[in-house]
Amino acid sequence: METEREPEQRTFTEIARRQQIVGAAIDTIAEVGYAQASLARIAARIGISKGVISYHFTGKDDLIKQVVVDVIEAGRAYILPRVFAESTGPARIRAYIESNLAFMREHRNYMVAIVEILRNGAFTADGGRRVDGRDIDVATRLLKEELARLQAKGELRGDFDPGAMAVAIRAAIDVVPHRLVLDPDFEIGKYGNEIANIFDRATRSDDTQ
Amino acid sequence: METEREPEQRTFTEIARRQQIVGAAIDTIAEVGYAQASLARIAARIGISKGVISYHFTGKDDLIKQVVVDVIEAGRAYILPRVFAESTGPARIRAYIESNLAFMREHRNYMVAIVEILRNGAFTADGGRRVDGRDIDVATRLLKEELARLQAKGELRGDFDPGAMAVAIRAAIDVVPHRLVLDPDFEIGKYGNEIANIFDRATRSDDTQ
DNA sequence: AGGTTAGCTGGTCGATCGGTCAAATATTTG
DNA sequence: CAAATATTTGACCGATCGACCAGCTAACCT
Repeated sequence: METEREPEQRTFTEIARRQQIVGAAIDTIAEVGYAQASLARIAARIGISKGVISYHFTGKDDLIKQVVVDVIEAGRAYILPRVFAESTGPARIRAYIESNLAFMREHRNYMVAIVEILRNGAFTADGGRRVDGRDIDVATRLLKEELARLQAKGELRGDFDPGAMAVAIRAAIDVVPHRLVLDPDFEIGKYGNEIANIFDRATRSDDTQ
Repeated sequence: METEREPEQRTFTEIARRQQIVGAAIDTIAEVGYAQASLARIAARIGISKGVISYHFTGKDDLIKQVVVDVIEAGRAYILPRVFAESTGPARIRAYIESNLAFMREHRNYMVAIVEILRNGAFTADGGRRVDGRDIDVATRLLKEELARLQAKGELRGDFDPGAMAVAIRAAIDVVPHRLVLDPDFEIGKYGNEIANIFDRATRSDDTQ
Protein backbone atom coordinates (compact mmCIF):
# COMPACT_ATOMS: atom_id res chain seq x y z
CA MET A 1 0.00 0.00 0.00
CA GLU A 2 1.57 3.26 -1.09
CA THR A 3 0.47 5.15 2.01
CA GLU A 4 2.63 2.87 4.14
CA ARG A 5 5.71 3.85 2.16
CA GLU A 6 8.45 5.61 4.08
CA PRO A 7 8.35 9.35 3.50
CA GLU A 8 11.71 9.29 1.68
CA GLN A 9 10.30 6.80 -0.83
CA ARG A 10 7.33 8.95 -1.78
CA THR A 11 7.11 10.36 -5.25
CA PHE A 12 7.03 14.07 -5.88
CA THR A 13 3.38 13.75 -6.90
CA GLU A 14 2.49 11.98 -3.70
CA ILE A 15 4.22 14.56 -1.51
CA ALA A 16 2.52 17.42 -3.33
CA ARG A 17 -0.87 15.75 -3.22
CA ARG A 18 -0.58 14.97 0.50
CA GLN A 19 0.32 18.59 1.26
CA GLN A 20 -2.64 19.76 -0.81
CA ILE A 21 -5.00 17.45 1.08
CA VAL A 22 -3.61 18.52 4.46
CA GLY A 23 -4.13 22.16 3.48
CA ALA A 24 -7.70 21.45 2.44
CA ALA A 25 -8.32 19.65 5.75
CA ILE A 26 -7.01 22.65 7.72
CA ASP A 27 -9.20 25.11 5.84
CA THR A 28 -12.26 22.89 6.07
CA ILE A 29 -11.89 22.31 9.81
CA ALA A 30 -11.30 26.02 10.40
CA GLU A 31 -14.38 26.93 8.36
CA VAL A 32 -16.99 24.39 9.44
CA GLY A 33 -15.59 22.75 12.57
CA TYR A 34 -14.14 19.34 13.17
CA ALA A 35 -17.41 17.43 13.29
CA GLN A 36 -18.59 18.77 9.92
CA ALA A 37 -15.23 18.35 8.23
CA SER A 38 -16.08 15.16 6.37
CA LEU A 39 -13.80 13.52 3.82
CA ALA A 40 -16.36 14.49 1.19
CA ARG A 41 -16.04 18.20 2.06
CA ILE A 42 -12.27 18.09 2.24
CA ALA A 43 -12.10 16.39 -1.15
CA ALA A 44 -14.65 18.73 -2.71
CA ARG A 45 -12.65 21.76 -1.62
CA ILE A 46 -9.81 20.77 -3.95
CA GLY A 47 -11.85 19.07 -6.62
CA ILE A 48 -10.82 15.44 -6.06
CA SER A 49 -12.67 12.22 -5.16
CA LYS A 50 -12.78 10.89 -1.63
CA GLY A 51 -10.89 7.86 -2.85
CA VAL A 52 -7.79 9.97 -3.39
CA ILE A 53 -7.69 10.70 0.32
CA SER A 54 -8.00 6.99 1.07
CA TYR A 55 -5.24 6.29 -1.41
CA HIS A 56 -2.77 8.74 0.14
CA PHE A 57 -3.75 8.34 3.83
CA THR A 58 -4.62 5.15 5.69
CA GLY A 59 -7.74 6.80 7.05
CA LYS A 60 -9.19 10.01 8.43
CA ASP A 61 -7.18 9.55 11.63
CA ASP A 62 -3.97 9.40 9.61
CA LEU A 63 -4.87 12.63 7.82
CA ILE A 64 -5.72 14.41 11.07
CA LYS A 65 -2.44 13.26 12.60
CA GLN A 66 -0.58 14.74 9.64
CA VAL A 67 -2.48 18.02 10.07
CA VAL A 68 -1.40 18.15 13.70
CA VAL A 69 2.23 17.35 12.90
CA ASP A 70 2.40 20.02 10.18
CA VAL A 71 0.71 22.73 12.25
CA ILE A 72 2.80 22.08 15.35
CA GLU A 73 5.99 22.10 13.31
CA ALA A 74 5.01 25.38 11.59
CA GLY A 75 4.21 26.93 14.95
CA ARG A 76 7.46 25.82 16.51
CA ALA A 77 9.47 27.10 13.55
CA TYR A 78 7.80 30.49 13.92
CA ILE A 79 7.72 30.88 17.69
CA LEU A 80 10.90 29.35 19.08
CA PRO A 81 13.39 31.66 17.31
CA ARG A 82 11.44 34.67 18.56
CA VAL A 83 11.40 33.41 22.12
CA PHE A 84 15.06 32.51 22.23
CA ALA A 85 16.03 35.84 20.67
CA GLU A 86 15.20 37.30 24.09
CA SER A 87 17.58 36.91 27.00
CA THR A 88 15.56 37.63 30.17
CA GLY A 89 12.67 35.69 31.71
CA PRO A 90 10.04 38.39 31.47
CA ALA A 91 11.09 39.19 27.88
CA ARG A 92 10.85 35.54 26.91
CA ILE A 93 7.35 35.18 28.28
CA ARG A 94 6.26 38.31 26.47
CA ALA A 95 7.85 37.03 23.24
CA TYR A 96 6.17 33.66 23.73
CA ILE A 97 2.71 35.20 24.07
CA GLU A 98 3.09 37.81 21.36
CA SER A 99 4.65 35.45 18.84
CA ASN A 100 1.88 32.90 19.45
CA LEU A 101 -0.68 35.60 18.73
CA ALA A 102 1.28 36.85 15.71
CA PHE A 103 1.43 33.32 14.34
CA MET A 104 -2.33 33.12 14.79
CA ARG A 105 -2.86 36.35 12.91
CA GLU A 106 -0.79 35.04 10.01
CA HIS A 107 -2.08 31.46 10.15
CA ARG A 108 -5.52 31.81 11.60
CA ASN A 109 -6.84 28.60 10.03
CA TYR A 110 -3.91 26.60 11.43
CA MET A 111 -4.83 27.54 14.99
CA VAL A 112 -8.57 27.15 14.57
CA ALA A 113 -8.00 23.70 13.09
CA ILE A 114 -5.69 22.50 15.81
CA VAL A 115 -7.81 23.80 18.66
CA GLU A 116 -10.81 22.10 17.04
CA ILE A 117 -8.91 18.84 16.73
CA LEU A 118 -7.67 19.03 20.31
CA ARG A 119 -11.17 19.66 21.67
CA ASN A 120 -12.78 16.97 19.58
CA GLY A 121 -9.86 14.61 19.79
CA ALA A 122 -10.19 14.52 23.56
CA PHE A 123 -13.51 12.81 23.24
CA THR A 124 -14.30 9.64 21.40
CA ALA A 125 -16.93 7.01 22.03
CA ASP A 126 -14.36 4.27 22.51
CA GLY A 127 -12.35 6.19 25.06
CA GLY A 128 -9.37 6.46 22.74
CA ARG A 129 -8.21 9.68 21.17
CA ARG A 130 -7.91 10.46 17.54
CA VAL A 131 -4.67 12.20 18.28
CA ASP A 132 -3.25 11.56 21.71
CA GLY A 133 -4.12 14.63 23.78
CA ARG A 134 -0.86 14.52 25.69
CA ASP A 135 1.21 14.74 22.54
CA ILE A 136 -0.70 17.74 21.25
CA ASP A 137 -0.47 19.37 24.62
CA VAL A 138 3.30 19.29 24.50
CA ALA A 139 3.19 23.11 24.31
CA THR A 140 1.86 23.35 27.87
CA ARG A 141 4.42 20.91 29.18
CA LEU A 142 7.37 22.70 27.51
CA LEU A 143 6.15 26.07 28.75
CA LYS A 144 5.85 24.69 32.30
CA GLU A 145 9.45 23.44 32.09
CA GLU A 146 10.69 26.78 30.79
CA LEU A 147 8.87 28.68 33.55
CA ALA A 148 10.36 26.35 36.18
CA ARG A 149 13.84 26.88 34.69
CA LEU A 150 13.42 30.69 34.76
CA GLN A 151 12.17 30.52 38.37
CA ALA A 152 15.20 28.44 39.38
CA LYS A 153 17.48 31.07 37.82
CA GLY A 154 15.75 33.82 39.80
CA GLU A 155 14.48 35.53 36.65
CA LEU A 156 10.88 35.12 37.76
CA ARG A 157 9.21 35.25 41.14
CA GLY A 158 9.52 31.90 42.89
CA ASP A 159 6.09 31.59 44.51
CA PHE A 160 3.83 30.52 41.63
CA ASP A 161 3.15 26.99 40.37
CA PRO A 162 4.66 26.77 36.85
CA GLY A 163 2.16 24.09 35.85
CA ALA A 164 -0.87 26.21 36.68
CA MET A 165 0.76 29.28 35.13
CA ALA A 166 1.46 27.35 31.91
CA VAL A 167 -2.15 26.14 31.73
CA ALA A 168 -3.45 29.69 32.25
CA ILE A 169 -1.11 31.19 29.63
CA ARG A 170 -1.97 28.52 27.06
CA ALA A 171 -5.69 28.94 27.81
CA ALA A 172 -5.51 32.69 27.23
CA ILE A 173 -3.75 32.03 23.90
CA ASP A 174 -5.85 29.09 22.74
CA VAL A 175 -9.13 30.91 23.31
CA VAL A 176 -8.28 33.31 20.47
CA PRO A 177 -9.35 31.22 17.46
CA HIS A 178 -12.82 30.76 18.93
CA ARG A 179 -12.91 34.42 19.96
CA LEU A 180 -12.29 35.30 16.30
CA VAL A 181 -15.26 33.21 15.26
CA LEU A 182 -17.54 34.84 17.81
CA ASP A 183 -16.22 38.33 17.15
CA PRO A 184 -14.50 38.99 13.78
CA ASP A 185 -13.43 42.43 15.04
CA PHE A 186 -11.43 40.90 17.87
CA GLU A 187 -8.09 42.69 17.96
CA ILE A 188 -5.43 40.02 18.27
CA GLY A 189 -2.53 42.45 18.57
CA LYS A 190 -4.07 44.50 21.36
CA TYR A 191 -5.20 41.38 23.17
CA GLY A 192 -1.70 39.90 22.85
CA ASN A 193 -0.19 43.00 24.42
CA GLU A 194 -2.77 42.95 27.23
CA ILE A 195 -2.24 39.33 28.20
CA ALA A 196 1.54 39.75 27.91
CA ASN A 197 1.11 42.55 30.50
CA ILE A 198 -1.11 40.35 32.69
CA PHE A 199 1.38 37.52 32.82
CA ASP A 200 4.32 39.89 33.14
CA ARG A 201 2.79 41.36 36.30
CA ALA A 202 1.90 37.87 37.55
CA THR A 203 5.39 36.36 37.09
CA ARG A 204 7.92 39.17 37.40
CA SER A 205 10.25 39.13 40.39
CA ASP A 206 9.66 42.13 42.62
CA ASP A 207 13.28 43.22 42.36
CA THR A 208 13.04 43.71 38.60
CA GLN A 209 10.05 46.01 38.72
CA MET B 1 -48.18 20.07 20.04
CA GLU B 2 -47.47 19.68 23.73
CA THR B 3 -43.86 20.85 23.44
CA GLU B 4 -45.06 24.29 22.37
CA ARG B 5 -47.05 24.63 25.56
CA GLU B 6 -46.10 27.47 27.86
CA PRO B 7 -43.99 26.20 30.78
CA GLU B 8 -46.73 27.04 33.30
CA GLN B 9 -49.15 24.81 31.42
CA ARG B 10 -46.95 21.73 31.55
CA THR B 11 -48.05 18.74 33.57
CA PHE B 12 -46.02 17.48 36.48
CA THR B 13 -45.04 14.43 34.40
CA GLU B 14 -43.82 16.58 31.54
CA ILE B 15 -41.71 18.80 33.79
CA ALA B 16 -40.14 15.77 35.47
CA ARG B 17 -39.49 14.01 32.18
CA ARG B 18 -37.92 17.08 30.58
CA GLN B 19 -35.57 17.51 33.55
CA GLN B 20 -34.61 13.85 33.33
CA ILE B 21 -33.85 14.19 29.62
CA VAL B 22 -31.81 17.36 30.15
CA GLY B 23 -29.79 15.58 32.86
CA ALA B 24 -29.14 12.64 30.52
CA ALA B 25 -28.06 15.05 27.78
CA ILE B 26 -25.58 16.77 30.13
CA ASP B 27 -24.05 13.47 31.25
CA THR B 28 -23.87 12.11 27.71
CA ILE B 29 -22.21 15.24 26.31
CA ALA B 30 -19.76 15.30 29.20
CA GLU B 31 -18.86 11.65 28.69
CA VAL B 32 -18.61 11.25 24.92
CA GLY B 33 -18.49 14.81 23.58
CA TYR B 34 -21.03 16.87 21.71
CA ALA B 35 -20.63 15.22 18.33
CA GLN B 36 -21.19 11.72 19.69
CA ALA B 37 -24.08 12.72 21.94
CA SER B 38 -26.85 11.43 19.67
CA LEU B 39 -30.52 11.31 20.63
CA ALA B 40 -30.17 7.53 20.68
CA ARG B 41 -27.43 7.65 23.31
CA ILE B 42 -29.23 10.23 25.41
CA ALA B 43 -32.43 8.16 25.33
CA ALA B 44 -30.61 4.90 26.05
CA ARG B 45 -28.97 6.40 29.13
CA ILE B 46 -32.37 6.70 30.82
CA GLY B 47 -34.05 3.73 29.16
CA ILE B 48 -36.57 5.54 26.95
CA SER B 49 -37.22 5.65 23.20
CA LYS B 50 -35.89 8.44 21.01
CA GLY B 51 -39.50 9.36 20.28
CA VAL B 52 -39.96 10.54 23.87
CA ILE B 53 -37.36 13.23 23.28
CA SER B 54 -39.17 14.31 20.14
CA TYR B 55 -42.41 14.33 22.06
CA HIS B 56 -41.11 16.62 24.82
CA PHE B 57 -38.73 18.81 22.75
CA THR B 58 -39.27 20.27 19.29
CA GLY B 59 -35.89 18.96 18.21
CA LYS B 60 -32.31 18.41 19.27
CA ASP B 61 -31.66 22.15 19.12
CA ASP B 62 -34.49 22.75 21.56
CA LEU B 63 -33.03 20.20 23.98
CA ILE B 64 -29.54 21.70 23.73
CA LYS B 65 -30.94 25.18 24.36
CA GLN B 66 -32.64 23.88 27.49
CA VAL B 67 -29.36 22.34 28.66
CA VAL B 68 -27.63 25.68 28.25
CA VAL B 69 -30.38 27.58 30.06
CA ASP B 70 -30.36 25.15 32.99
CA VAL B 71 -26.58 25.05 33.35
CA ILE B 72 -26.16 28.82 33.15
CA GLU B 73 -28.91 29.32 35.70
CA ALA B 74 -27.36 26.78 38.07
CA GLY B 75 -23.98 28.47 37.70
CA ARG B 76 -25.34 31.92 38.33
CA ALA B 77 -27.26 30.73 41.41
CA TYR B 78 -24.05 29.25 42.80
CA ILE B 79 -21.53 31.92 41.88
CA LEU B 80 -23.23 35.31 42.20
CA PRO B 81 -24.02 35.11 45.93
CA ARG B 82 -20.40 34.17 46.62
CA VAL B 83 -19.07 37.04 44.54
CA PHE B 84 -21.35 39.66 46.03
CA ALA B 85 -20.64 38.44 49.54
CA GLU B 86 -17.24 40.15 49.07
CA SER B 87 -16.92 43.91 49.29
CA THR B 88 -13.60 44.83 47.65
CA GLY B 89 -12.53 44.56 44.00
CA PRO B 90 -9.67 42.13 44.52
CA ALA B 91 -11.79 39.97 46.84
CA ARG B 92 -14.61 39.83 44.29
CA ILE B 93 -12.29 38.69 41.53
CA ARG B 94 -10.84 36.00 43.78
CA ALA B 95 -14.35 34.89 44.76
CA TYR B 96 -15.40 34.84 41.11
CA ILE B 97 -12.52 32.59 40.10
CA GLU B 98 -12.63 30.29 43.09
CA SER B 99 -16.41 29.89 43.06
CA ASN B 100 -16.33 29.08 39.33
CA LEU B 101 -13.77 26.38 40.04
CA ALA B 102 -15.72 25.12 43.07
CA PHE B 103 -18.87 24.92 40.97
CA MET B 104 -16.89 22.86 38.45
CA ARG B 105 -15.69 20.49 41.13
CA GLU B 106 -19.25 19.94 42.28
CA HIS B 107 -20.85 19.93 38.82
CA ARG B 108 -18.09 18.74 36.55
CA ASN B 109 -20.44 17.38 33.90
CA TYR B 110 -22.33 20.69 33.71
CA MET B 111 -19.18 22.56 32.74
CA VAL B 112 -17.86 19.92 30.35
CA ALA B 113 -21.23 19.86 28.60
CA ILE B 114 -21.52 23.62 28.22
CA VAL B 115 -17.96 24.11 27.03
CA GLU B 116 -18.56 21.31 24.52
CA ILE B 117 -21.76 22.94 23.33
CA LEU B 118 -20.13 26.35 23.07
CA ARG B 119 -17.22 25.00 21.03
CA ASN B 120 -19.41 22.98 18.73
CA GLY B 121 -22.19 25.50 18.68
CA ALA B 122 -19.81 28.08 17.29
CA PHE B 123 -19.50 26.11 14.11
CA THR B 124 -22.25 24.86 11.87
CA ALA B 125 -22.26 24.17 8.20
CA ASP B 126 -24.93 26.72 7.49
CA GLY B 127 -23.14 29.51 9.34
CA GLY B 128 -25.84 29.62 12.00
CA ARG B 129 -25.32 28.57 15.59
CA ARG B 130 -27.14 25.89 17.49
CA VAL B 131 -27.13 28.16 20.48
CA ASP B 132 -26.16 31.74 19.76
CA GLY B 133 -22.53 32.09 20.85
CA ARG B 134 -23.06 35.61 22.11
CA ASP B 135 -25.81 34.59 24.45
CA ILE B 136 -23.76 31.81 25.98
CA ASP B 137 -20.83 34.13 26.27
CA VAL B 138 -22.78 36.46 28.50
CA ALA B 139 -20.40 35.49 31.33
CA THR B 140 -17.48 37.21 29.62
CA ARG B 141 -19.51 40.32 28.92
CA LEU B 142 -20.79 40.61 32.49
CA LEU B 143 -17.30 40.08 33.90
CA LYS B 144 -15.93 42.79 31.60
CA GLU B 145 -18.60 45.18 32.86
CA GLU B 146 -17.85 44.35 36.49
CA LEU B 147 -14.11 44.86 35.95
CA ALA B 148 -14.78 48.23 34.29
CA ARG B 149 -17.00 49.22 37.22
CA LEU B 150 -14.31 48.26 39.77
CA GLN B 151 -11.68 50.16 37.78
CA ALA B 152 -13.87 53.27 37.73
CA LYS B 153 -14.22 53.04 41.52
CA GLY B 154 -10.46 52.85 41.91
CA GLU B 155 -10.62 49.36 43.41
CA LEU B 156 -8.48 47.95 40.61
CA ARG B 157 -5.58 49.39 38.64
CA GLY B 158 -6.81 51.56 35.81
CA ASP B 159 -4.38 50.60 33.04
CA PHE B 160 -5.67 47.24 31.80
CA ASP B 161 -8.34 46.58 29.17
CA PRO B 162 -11.29 44.99 31.02
CA GLY B 163 -12.40 43.19 27.85
CA ALA B 164 -9.07 41.44 27.36
CA MET B 165 -8.84 40.73 31.09
CA ALA B 166 -12.32 39.16 31.09
CA VAL B 167 -11.44 36.97 28.09
CA ALA B 168 -8.22 35.81 29.78
CA ILE B 169 -9.95 35.06 33.11
CA ARG B 170 -12.77 33.13 31.43
CA ALA B 171 -10.24 31.22 29.27
CA ALA B 172 -8.27 30.17 32.35
CA ILE B 173 -11.52 28.95 33.95
CA ASP B 174 -13.08 27.34 30.88
CA VAL B 175 -9.99 25.29 30.11
CA VAL B 176 -10.54 23.25 33.27
CA PRO B 177 -13.15 20.74 32.05
CA HIS B 178 -10.87 19.70 29.19
CA ARG B 179 -7.90 19.67 31.53
CA LEU B 180 -9.79 17.17 33.68
CA VAL B 181 -10.30 14.91 30.70
CA LEU B 182 -6.63 15.02 29.75
CA ASP B 183 -5.42 14.69 33.33
CA PRO B 184 -7.82 13.14 35.90
CA ASP B 185 -5.37 14.09 38.68
CA PHE B 186 -5.66 17.78 37.84
CA GLU B 187 -6.10 19.62 41.12
CA ILE B 188 -8.92 22.08 40.64
CA GLY B 189 -8.60 23.68 44.05
CA LYS B 190 -4.89 24.37 43.78
CA TYR B 191 -5.27 25.61 40.25
CA GLY B 192 -8.10 27.92 41.31
CA ASN B 193 -5.93 29.42 44.02
CA GLU B 194 -3.03 29.86 41.59
CA ILE B 195 -5.03 31.64 38.92
CA ALA B 196 -6.77 33.76 41.57
CA ASN B 197 -3.23 34.86 42.57
CA ILE B 198 -2.28 35.49 38.94
CA PHE B 199 -5.22 37.75 38.27
CA ASP B 200 -4.94 39.40 41.68
CA ARG B 201 -1.39 40.47 40.85
CA ALA B 202 -2.47 41.53 37.37
CA THR B 203 -5.39 43.71 38.49
CA ARG B 204 -4.65 45.01 41.98
CA SER B 205 -4.05 48.73 42.38
CA ASP B 206 -0.53 49.42 43.58
CA ASP B 207 -1.73 51.33 46.61
CA THR B 208 -3.55 48.32 48.06
CA GLN B 209 -0.55 46.00 47.96
C1' DA C 1 -67.81 2.11 31.64
C1' DG C 2 -66.63 4.76 27.70
C1' DG C 3 -64.43 8.66 25.60
C1' DT C 4 -60.53 11.77 25.52
C1' DT C 5 -55.92 13.12 26.12
C1' DA C 6 -51.11 12.37 27.61
C1' DG C 7 -47.26 9.72 27.09
C1' DC C 8 -44.73 6.30 25.01
C1' DT C 9 -42.77 2.40 21.77
C1' DG C 10 -40.42 0.99 18.00
C1' DG C 11 -40.05 1.26 13.35
C1' DT C 12 -39.25 3.98 8.93
C1' DC C 13 -37.32 7.70 6.20
C1' DG C 14 -33.79 10.38 3.58
C1' DA C 15 -29.27 12.10 4.38
C1' DT C 16 -24.55 11.57 5.40
C1' DC C 17 -20.67 9.28 7.27
C1' DG C 18 -15.84 6.70 6.56
C1' DG C 19 -14.11 3.13 4.11
C1' DT C 20 -13.63 0.02 0.06
C1' DC C 21 -12.77 -1.21 -4.59
C1' DA C 22 -13.33 -2.30 -9.78
C1' DA C 23 -12.27 0.07 -13.59
C1' DA C 24 -10.31 3.89 -15.99
C1' DT C 25 -6.62 7.13 -16.81
C1' DA C 26 -1.94 8.92 -16.34
C1' DT C 27 2.79 8.20 -15.86
C1' DT C 28 6.93 5.62 -15.86
C1' DT C 29 9.98 1.96 -17.34
C1' DG C 30 12.33 -1.28 -20.37
C1' DC D 1 5.57 0.57 -28.31
C1' DA D 2 3.94 -2.52 -24.68
C1' DA D 3 4.01 -3.55 -19.97
C1' DA D 4 4.06 -2.13 -15.35
C1' DT D 5 2.94 0.97 -11.85
C1' DA D 6 0.87 5.14 -9.88
C1' DT D 7 -3.10 7.74 -9.40
C1' DT D 8 -7.76 8.74 -9.76
C1' DT D 9 -12.92 8.25 -10.39
C1' DG D 10 -17.28 7.35 -8.79
C1' DA D 11 -20.28 3.97 -7.12
C1' DC D 12 -21.33 0.94 -3.33
C1' DC D 13 -21.44 -0.72 1.52
C1' DG D 14 -23.13 -0.92 6.42
C1' DA D 15 -23.76 2.19 10.15
C1' DT D 16 -25.81 6.02 12.29
C1' DC D 17 -28.01 10.41 12.37
C1' DG D 18 -32.42 13.48 13.54
C1' DA D 19 -37.10 13.71 12.44
C1' DC D 20 -41.43 11.64 11.99
C1' DC D 21 -45.47 8.77 12.94
C1' DA D 22 -48.99 4.73 13.43
C1' DG D 23 -50.44 2.36 17.01
C1' DC D 24 -50.40 1.06 21.83
C1' DT D 25 -50.78 1.94 26.92
C1' DA D 26 -51.74 4.84 30.87
C1' DA D 27 -54.15 8.38 33.04
C1' DC D 28 -57.90 11.45 33.39
C1' DC D 29 -62.67 13.07 32.90
C1' DT D 30 -67.67 12.69 32.35
